[in-house]
Amino acid sequence: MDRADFFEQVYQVVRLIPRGRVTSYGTIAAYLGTKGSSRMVGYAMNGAHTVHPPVPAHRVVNRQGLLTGKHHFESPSRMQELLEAEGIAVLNDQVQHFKKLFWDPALELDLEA
DNA sequence: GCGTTGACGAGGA
DNA sequence: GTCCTCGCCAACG
Repeated sequence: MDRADFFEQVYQVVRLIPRGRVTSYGTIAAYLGTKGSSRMVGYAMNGAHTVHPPVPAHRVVNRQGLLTGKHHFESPSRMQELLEAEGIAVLNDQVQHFKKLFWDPALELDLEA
């Protein structure tokens, strides 16, 4: 990735998240090398619904497994519905078995090549 | 041009 | 263990 914008890189990683898995903003940020700019990842998701192909932003939660960004979806309950549709249990805006469903790009992709 | 906000996270008390 | 503070960088008012 030479010239890819930070936003676009975020979208790219999010699209790689397998179905039924979740990750956190900070993890994505760290993967992109901008660990400190975890906020920018969340902000980038702000335009997730404007890019193509669409970004599964519902698979991205904060490091606590909380659906902090659900209010940015079409409907506050939309995010939870999408997650449950993938087999992810969500209770009180929190992903159950978060640690187990956690998906780390640097770990799963393991691109050392 | 300046101050505030924000889909976060880590570190210190 | 919880609570508070700082950093990060872009967008918005």
